[in-house]
Amino acid sequence: MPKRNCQGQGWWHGKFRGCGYRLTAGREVILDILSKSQGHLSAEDIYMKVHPKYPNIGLTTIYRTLDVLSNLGMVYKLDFGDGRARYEFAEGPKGAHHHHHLVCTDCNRVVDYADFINEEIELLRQTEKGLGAKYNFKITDHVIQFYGLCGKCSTKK
Amino acid sequence: MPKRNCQGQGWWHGKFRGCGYRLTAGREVILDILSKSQGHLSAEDIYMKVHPKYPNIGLTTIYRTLDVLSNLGMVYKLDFGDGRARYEFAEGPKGAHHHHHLVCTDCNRVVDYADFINEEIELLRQTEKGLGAKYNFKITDHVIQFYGLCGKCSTKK
DNA sequence: CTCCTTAATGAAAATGATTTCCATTTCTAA
DNA sequence: TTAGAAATGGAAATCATTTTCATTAAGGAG
Repeated sequence: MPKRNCQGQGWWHGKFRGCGYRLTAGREVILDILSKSQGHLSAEDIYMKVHPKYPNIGLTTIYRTLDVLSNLGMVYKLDFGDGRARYEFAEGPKGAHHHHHLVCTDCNRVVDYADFINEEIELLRQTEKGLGAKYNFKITDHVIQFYGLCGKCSTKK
Repeated sequence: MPKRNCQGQGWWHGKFRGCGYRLTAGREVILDILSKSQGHLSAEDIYMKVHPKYPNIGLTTIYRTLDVLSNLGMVYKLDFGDGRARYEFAEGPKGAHHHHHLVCTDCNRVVDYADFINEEIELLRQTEKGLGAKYNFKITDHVIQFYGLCGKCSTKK
């Protein structure tokens, strides 16, 4: 079980090899699905999309591959608090993309928002710096999420 | 299984009765433990503290009680991404207290921070308002968490 | 104070996402 | 080609949380 830490080097092609991972058929398929899908897919969502074409790729491999991709920074692993992780293809090098979400606690719909992002990022940068110094933390990531009821769910009650 | 929504009324005593819940011995014990403990306890942590004195209170009851308390707004349910929920006694009415955290991804230590809180809260207020209007969401909660390595964990590597 | 309805309880079983095990297959570098 | 390391899939294991179900207890009515 390799535990390499190989983030922030080159990009995409050759990244696997460069980090000592093998770019297998299964991994390419999963990466392909992810790069073509919009939104946030669970491991099982991915399995469902992969299975019809490649029935010999098991759910275990999906999980393992997602773990590798996440380590490589090619995929973000997201937690919306409903007990199942979601994965999102990373369009560029880690850190370039901010993923802030608005989650409906009733239907689990997720909105990726980009509004207010600039102010947020600026505040985050400062806070991260300040907190890191004060509490001696090496901060690597953050989560900002708003929870509530979406239009449909709040009217249907 | 009652599903009452009874937040934001009176406070503490009489809250149970007022919402149609019974104030049982088990619930009082759990509430007592929570109010006296500093920090974030998991269901099992609470079970461990309760069990010596009240060995007849089962883990199931802990879970059920935490659910009720959380519904009543007397306890916050927190998710630090390690697959087990933590609970924190709510010192006052819901919304009065902001709980922002700094989490070590290695040892799971959690720092509650209050620095930068004012700027954060102000930005949150604006963002919440703006997002709620734009995406027609009734926003009720938010999560802000920073992840990284604490001093100990980043040096021991 | 006692009765009665209904909520609350505990133990054990079920759930469901994720991991681990292990025997087999596939790469890859020499 | 060939040995050694990685990757794989299926089944079994994990582990926090929930559900089931038969039993107990709370608390309002009388």
